Amino acid sequence: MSIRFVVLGNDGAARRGRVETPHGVVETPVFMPVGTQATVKGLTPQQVREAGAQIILGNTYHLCLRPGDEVIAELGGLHRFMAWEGPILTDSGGFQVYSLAPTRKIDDRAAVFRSHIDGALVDLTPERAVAIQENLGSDIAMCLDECPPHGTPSEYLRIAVERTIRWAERCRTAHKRPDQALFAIVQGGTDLELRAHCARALTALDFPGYALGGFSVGETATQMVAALGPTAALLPVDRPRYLMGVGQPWDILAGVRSGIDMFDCVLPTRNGRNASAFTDEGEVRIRNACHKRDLRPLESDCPCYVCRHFSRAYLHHLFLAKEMLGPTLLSLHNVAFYCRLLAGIRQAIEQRRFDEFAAVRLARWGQSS
RNA sequence: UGUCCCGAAGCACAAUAGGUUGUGCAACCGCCUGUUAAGCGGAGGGUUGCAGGUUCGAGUCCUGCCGGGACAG
Repeated sequence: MSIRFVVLGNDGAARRGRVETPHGVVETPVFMPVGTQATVKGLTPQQVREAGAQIILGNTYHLCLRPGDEVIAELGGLHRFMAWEGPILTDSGGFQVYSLAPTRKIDDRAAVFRSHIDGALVDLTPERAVAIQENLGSDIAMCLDECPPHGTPSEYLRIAVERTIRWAERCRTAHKRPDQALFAIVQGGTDLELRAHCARALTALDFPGYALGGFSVGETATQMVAALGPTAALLPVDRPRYLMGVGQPWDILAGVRSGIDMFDCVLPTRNGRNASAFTDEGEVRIRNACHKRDLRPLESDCPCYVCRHFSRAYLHHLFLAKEMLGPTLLSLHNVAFYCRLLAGIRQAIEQRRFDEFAAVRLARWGQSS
């Protein structure tokens, strides 16, 4: 097997673990910054690393369109191409089945898209999704799945789940690369029966890791949290569990409490570019006029480069002046914030004080429950 | 000094033969969950330079003044 996963300790359902990959070790629970187009937007790999990131994401759909997965393979693979030496997980394009819905058609054979770049047809079969990710050379690849939006009628939700299971099997059959792990994705929306069915079927196929997909697609946080624990509990304890696309800091606490090991989300980078900074006191919208003369850093006790060097007033100025350094610095802080949050979570689990750790933070964010 | 043109939101400007003023940007506020997103949305903000007149009704027409500009002397 191309990765090795060990659970180092537990605190309730929360797990403290370690994933060993060909490009390095990942301590879990972990947050993975999103680098869709072979870049964590706005940050150099060195900055991403210094922010505390252990592993980052890339995207099948975006990279196969541009520059092309074969081009990247020819140039030595994704790690070398983007100069990120650590582990990489690539998403399969399954999320684009959801987000590019207006221009796609899905049947058992494939998901067919219109390229958002030039309108060309993109024919994404499970086999092609695997081949692309093998060309990219990521450490962890994801099966192609179908991710229906919240509110999808249960008849169709079942169809999507069955298709996701069949596609997972085809992905596993197609997958050959020995230095890459292929994870399967559990779908089923907020329907616990469907989730259980999907989890059981995928577990029977024996993947090295499992993801929970189809969350944060329009359901309420309460609905999501209610489905997390029961679904995670059905997955093998000796395989990493990855909650895709989630989420807000409090969502991550809920995920960890449910036994999730890996998270990714665009929020720290997207919100950073859009002038919103994550802090222990909640989000700081740095464009707001109240920061015009604010000499404080984003967070007084944050050890990140941004908080050690720049005032809120300066960051405020950068955004009003539309300087590109503003998005960069807020992205840097936000990634560091998420990584520091997960480091705190790991330590809390080791000390068997996760609930206490979570309660303090939820209270600060006004999410106490 | 004379003739002509122009004065409308912080700024730049729209406003059909007179019919209760709009747009962009700025400023202000909010949103963003496996990135089609350095993006999207919302609200505020004007006695239309001043004073008269014509008219049922004037940003719009008439007179005067103030301010800016062009040309001529």
